[in-house]
Amino acid sequence: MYVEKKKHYEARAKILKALAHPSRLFIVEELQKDERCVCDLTDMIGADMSTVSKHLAVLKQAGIVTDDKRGNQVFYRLRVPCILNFFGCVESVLESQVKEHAEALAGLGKESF
Amino acid sequence: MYVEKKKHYEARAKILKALAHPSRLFIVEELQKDERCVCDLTDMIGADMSTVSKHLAVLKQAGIVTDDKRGNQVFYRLRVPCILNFFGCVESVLESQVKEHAEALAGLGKESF
DNA sequence: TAAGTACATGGCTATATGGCCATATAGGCA
DNA sequence: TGCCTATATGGCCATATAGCCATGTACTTA
Repeated sequence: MYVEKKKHYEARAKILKALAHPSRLFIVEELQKDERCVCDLTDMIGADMSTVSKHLAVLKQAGIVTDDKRGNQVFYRLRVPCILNFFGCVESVLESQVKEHAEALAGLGKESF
Repeated sequence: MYVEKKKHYEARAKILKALAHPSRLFIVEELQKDERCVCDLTDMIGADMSTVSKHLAVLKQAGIVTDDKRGNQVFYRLRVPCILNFFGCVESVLESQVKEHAEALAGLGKESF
């Protein structure tokens, strides 16, 4: 039953929620390449630094990234290397939507004449 | 740059957001086993049927499930089979948190005497 | 047709989120 | 020390979300 495993699902939902924002997805993809400081990410995203800093705090608190202060700057990197695989599935949801849409259009063509 | 790919990230974030709720994760895991009607899911989750119905609408609109009305009931099933793999990574985030915590405790033990 | 079952939707409230600006904190350098 | 840069935090507002209850819709069965 659900109630027994509720904690289980809540923990997982928290992580997904932390990922579920366009800017945070961008950050994760960037960090896949290499670590980045807040200023770099801020430039790339084009939002207020305070906003980016909060996004990073969300990712950090979810256990997705760690930070590392060096001098003046704070560098963030992924704590877990697998996030990429992770997106294979998201992609396939998107692809199946495209496919279905194409089929719907094809079907439309067939039926309309 | 981020701006150019913003649509891209928004589409993916939408899917993750749809998954980022304990009840919806539960639903997805249930549907991995087999299709389910709304009433079954409602019983299992123990919330109002209207609430469950709305969760299903969220999953459907994100392209994660489809529905199939048969007689009186509506059966939902996954549109994309891979969601399970998908969670391998979420798990590893959780595991790395546990591990780190354990290490922190071990370190604490070492340093405190 | 009438009544019952299974869902969906609208309305409402409480709470969370994202964004900016303003301000605080911390390190580097003169 | 004092100023500059990089980052974090608090305050605030607009919007989104989750939940329930009440109601609407569609199918079934009598």
